[in-house]
Amino acid sequence: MQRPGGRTARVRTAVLKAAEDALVEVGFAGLDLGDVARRAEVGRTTVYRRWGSVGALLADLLTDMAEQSLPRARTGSLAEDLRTNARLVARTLADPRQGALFRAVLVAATCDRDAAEALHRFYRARVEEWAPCVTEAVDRGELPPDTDAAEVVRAVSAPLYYRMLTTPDPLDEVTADRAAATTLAAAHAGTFRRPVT
Amino acid sequence: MQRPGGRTARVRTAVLKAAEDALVEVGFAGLDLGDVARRAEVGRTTVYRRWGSVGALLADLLTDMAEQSLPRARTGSLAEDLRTNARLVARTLADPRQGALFRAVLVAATCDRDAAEALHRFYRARVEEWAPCVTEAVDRGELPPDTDAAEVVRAVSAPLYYRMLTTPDPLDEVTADRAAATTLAAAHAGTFRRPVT
DNA sequence: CCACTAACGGAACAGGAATCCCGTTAATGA
DNA sequence: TCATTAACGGGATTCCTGTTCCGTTAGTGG
Repeated sequence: MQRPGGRTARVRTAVLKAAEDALVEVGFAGLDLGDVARRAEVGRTTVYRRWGSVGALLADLLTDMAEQSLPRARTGSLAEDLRTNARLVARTLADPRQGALFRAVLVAATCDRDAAEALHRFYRARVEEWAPCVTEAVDRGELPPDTDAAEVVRAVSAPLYYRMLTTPDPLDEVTADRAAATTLAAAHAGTFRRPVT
Repeated sequence: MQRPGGRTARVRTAVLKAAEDALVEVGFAGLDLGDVARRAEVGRTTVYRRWGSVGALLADLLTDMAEQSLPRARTGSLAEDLRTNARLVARTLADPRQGALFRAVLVAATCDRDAAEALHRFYRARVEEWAPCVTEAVDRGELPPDTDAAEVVRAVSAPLYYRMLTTPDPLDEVTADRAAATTLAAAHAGTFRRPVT
């Protein structure tokens, strides 16, 4: 018999919140389930029993984040939509709290199977959310009909993540707008057309 | 008085090699300095004293990698150069040994200050190595004169890293070629021109 | 309202990583 | 060749993470 009500849910919320706080403060490497339990004012045993590993905890955290992520833009202009997306991603990654969270989860995904799967689900969902911006542009005749919408959406985010990971430079609006413009130009040039199989 | 000769250098080489092996086998999360010492047939104390942390060890490893990284292509054609670069990056990341190494170092950089600095130096050096491909194309009149060469080079790698981190899909040649083509199209369209300050 | 039991939590315990101590080895320079 | 000392290495020690045990709390269904 499962008991999702009351206490169980309260504990989960408190632990996920505490895990977020801990991540922001000490980062992924310094994350310790005992510390999370203390912050959540919950027994260590509970955290170890329900999640068992840092990876599993982050996977759960990511699932939670996926549920409350923002809907896509609907400006009616592909250029505008891509720029909105790029700025949203840049702002998210630049935010001390959210950025630390994303970095931690990316890291966890390279170490832990559960976290990796949760991460892949998260990004698949995000890409699917934004893909209509592209397919609608295709329908309007702005882009070639065999354009791979998912790849276009990914192309917007890629430079931002790459910059965050490999340089000490901040993620500003200029960078975001360039990512959007680059993707748009390439999409118009047809480089995102699905290769003939 | 420093003693770089003989034994010291031998120990460093053995430890770095052992660290690489360990990384490939157990990944970043499972890395344990004691295990590295055992593999290198070196005293645990030595490893803890000279490096002290996983981050510092990886930073040293990365410095070592930077020294023996490959020179850029010189095909005389920007399209060809970018494609060569993209394929090189894709092959490196897809390689079980090198790929694991890069992922581990990226991870370490998000946790450890030393590793982060070493990583930034590494990528700055790589970008500088390949930037001439772009500036020469600018000189030939293929691209706008105020094109930001470094950004063009980064744009080639970005989609590959993003794909590796956020999807379970393999990094194949199609992906690499698309990254190069996308960058080329955008560069021609002028999206990598330095914004007027 | 009560019996049942899923889920929690404190405390004791176990295992392993990081540190410290101190004797040994081998570069270095005269 | 020899004195000096940087650097190494084995072993004891400390500290901390994760597990286990078992009594307690509080959702759930009747």
